[in-house]
Amino acid sequence: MTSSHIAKKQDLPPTAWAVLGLLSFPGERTGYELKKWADSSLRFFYWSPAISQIYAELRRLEELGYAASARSGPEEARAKRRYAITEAGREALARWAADTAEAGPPVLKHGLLLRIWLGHLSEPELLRGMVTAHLERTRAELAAVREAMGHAADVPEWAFPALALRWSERQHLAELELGEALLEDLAEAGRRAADRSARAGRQAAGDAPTPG
Amino acid sequence: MTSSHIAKKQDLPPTAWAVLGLLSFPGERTGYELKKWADSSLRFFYWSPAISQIYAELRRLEELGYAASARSGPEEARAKRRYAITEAGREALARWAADTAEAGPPVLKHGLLLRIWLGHLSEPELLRGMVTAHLERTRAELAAVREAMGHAADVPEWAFPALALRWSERQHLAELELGEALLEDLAEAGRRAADRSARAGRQAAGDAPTPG
DNA sequence: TTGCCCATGTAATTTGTTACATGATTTA
DNA sequence: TAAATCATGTAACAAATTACATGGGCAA
Repeated sequence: MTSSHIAKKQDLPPTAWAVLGLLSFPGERTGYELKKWADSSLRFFYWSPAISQIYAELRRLEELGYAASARSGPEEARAKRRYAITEAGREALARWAADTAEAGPPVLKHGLLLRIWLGHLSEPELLRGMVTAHLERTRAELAAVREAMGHAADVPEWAFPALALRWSERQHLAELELGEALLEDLAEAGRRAADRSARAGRQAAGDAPTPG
Repeated sequence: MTSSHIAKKQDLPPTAWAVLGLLSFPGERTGYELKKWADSSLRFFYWSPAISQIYAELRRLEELGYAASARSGPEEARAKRRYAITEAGREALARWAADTAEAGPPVLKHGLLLRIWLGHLSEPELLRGMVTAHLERTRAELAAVREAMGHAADVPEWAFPALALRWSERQHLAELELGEALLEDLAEAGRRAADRSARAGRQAAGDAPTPG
């Protein structure tokens, strides 16, 4: 354990702040609980780290004095480690959250769009199938967002998480509209491609144009 | 160099496929050109890898026989390495693109939303400022998308990239609407918080409720 | 009694970034 | 002629995942 292993208080990775953020809401939590919460809420607008990484970040946050853990004593049958944010942690998190320069543009990794972009490699029907499957999945995600909204009751403490979920709900509705529009664009592109090849065929064969 | 270092043809990381995808369009390109193209187009719906990673992926793709490179000979003053996709590469890419199971849900990492979610740590005006800054940036991004659309002319070969960019354009328009709605929600939440504290203050002081 | 959920952690590996080094060509 | 851009690459590091190991409690 050399000095080079001691983490700097500045510029922690966003994941560390996200985990600390989970702890900034009232109550103490285990790493396992944090993971479940991230899966059911944070992941809609940010992302849910692997459980092993959550444990790693919790250790780092504790080392920095931003979180404190208590191993449940013998009164509880099962040994759990519950974490709570410290005053220093809350201050550091607030400073980070207020730093406008820190918040870069949103990052989107959209596997479906990558495949549409590579559409010249696939059959048109396959592309349409991928879009409809995406719409199906998005509808399921939307239901999950609404489910999460139900859990976040109308308590002042949870007002901001509720706001983030409302944003996510609208975001998923927008994603559905984008998918529908894409489906139309795909159909339109297909018609144009058919036109082109038909014209090319007629020219090659010297056919007369078909009416209508 | 043991056998364990030989990459498997199956399950390459998405980034490798994205780079191979860049090569799947007509023409040979250098790593540097790929990076520029990714920055100006791919990044809107997927993401732009670091230049060093692009070079690394190109080496891997060549090792797998999915890409072939030719060092520009003495006819060109400057030594460049131009890459082209191979038939095997095109087939593998098509197989990957057609694999529906491979395409997971889109991943979004939205720094602004993370901060809204942590709104209890910030001043309301700071939050509103972050949202308006985000709207500003999104408008600039939208302009960049449209700029890219201009470059992708109405040539059949580029029909699918053009489709992806049209999706991105709409996506950014949706992002603007989401930001506006968020701003309104923020204002509404502020009014409700003010109401609450006013009522609490009256109750504490024993004031009569104000009419209206 | 089998299997699932709770719960924590380690180890190996992969993925990806930043910093650095180098040098030619173009543009102001 | 200075600065920006083109162009390629290495090395060090950080971030993050998967696989593995372990074991208690609970329900079908």
